[in-house]
Amino acid sequence: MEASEQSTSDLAKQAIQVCLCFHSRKGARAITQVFDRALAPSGLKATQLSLLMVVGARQPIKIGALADDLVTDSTTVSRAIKPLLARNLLDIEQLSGDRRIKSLRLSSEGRRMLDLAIPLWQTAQTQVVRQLGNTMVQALLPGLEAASRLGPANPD
Amino acid sequence: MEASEQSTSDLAKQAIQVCLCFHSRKGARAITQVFDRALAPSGLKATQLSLLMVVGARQPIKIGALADDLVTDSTTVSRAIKPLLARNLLDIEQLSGDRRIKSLRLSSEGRRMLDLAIPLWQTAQTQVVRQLGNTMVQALLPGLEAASRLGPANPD
DNA sequence: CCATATAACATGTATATACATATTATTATG
DNA sequence: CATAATAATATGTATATACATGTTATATGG
Repeated sequence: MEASEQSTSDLAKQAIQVCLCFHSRKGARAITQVFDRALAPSGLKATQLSLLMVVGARQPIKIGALADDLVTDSTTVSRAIKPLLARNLLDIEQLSGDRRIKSLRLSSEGRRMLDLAIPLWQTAQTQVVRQLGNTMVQALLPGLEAASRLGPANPD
Repeated sequence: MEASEQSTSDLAKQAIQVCLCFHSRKGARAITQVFDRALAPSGLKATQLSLLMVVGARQPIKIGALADDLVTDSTTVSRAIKPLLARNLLDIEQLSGDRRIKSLRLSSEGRRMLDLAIPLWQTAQTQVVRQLGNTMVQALLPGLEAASRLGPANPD
């Protein structure tokens, strides 16, 4: 019983149902929307708060190390920090002897902003955890952690 | 034993470790990077292939329905289809009597592109599934599905 | 039927993201 | 030590994403 000769639409249906790229992005969009709305009073986007939190947790941190932590391109970090620098939430400085390297820290305004935003973050986090249930969250976080460690290819 | 009076950095460390927004986005970035690289020969981004697959699975589909399926803003869909329309991978048409509504379909070139891209997609999908392991994938997909159904707030 | 509210889609603006490439500084090599 | 290779960051360009707002068409109330 040959199952081949499938229509393009059937192939698409089967692929989209299991596509980890589609579903991870769709889930991330839905979650981000909840956080963005909760954070609106702070004037921060969810992505910006994440960046501030990582800097706060790891400061002083080099641009490149931040890119690694975020699993993002360093050119993305270069630009992502701009609105935060413009609002004086981050300090950028040459700490090392290597003059190519720039390090980031929370400014005092950045710390104040984090203190203000974290309660809003907690509201969103609690809301999502409650809606998903602890069991699902306990399954989701390790899966996402594992995904974020995906290598460039199959290291056979 | 008062645990309060925590430094901003400590708060940030604790929050970022469990933040569902941060981790969902970071995981989605990592996964998207794998798919984008596998799809490079097709000239499609992973997001564009997802859109083509959803249209292929549900055609003809209205812009608004597509936005709902993608858990994205309809203004995002308005723009996301532009590069695909420019490459003639999608047809857009007024099907219904309501002249506001536009419906999308795969064009014949869109079908050819899907047939060409799905094997590349399968390579990426298989790579990610193999690296994560079936158990993790079976945990991840339902979690992401649940996340994508997050409501606007707590519907108590 | 007309005025108004609402719905569907598009556009303005801002940020997020990545690849190709440029710039500058450091390291390695002959 | 001078030059070539490499590393860290920035910029050009394109797409992804969302909110505020605009446009046009349909629906609704009087």
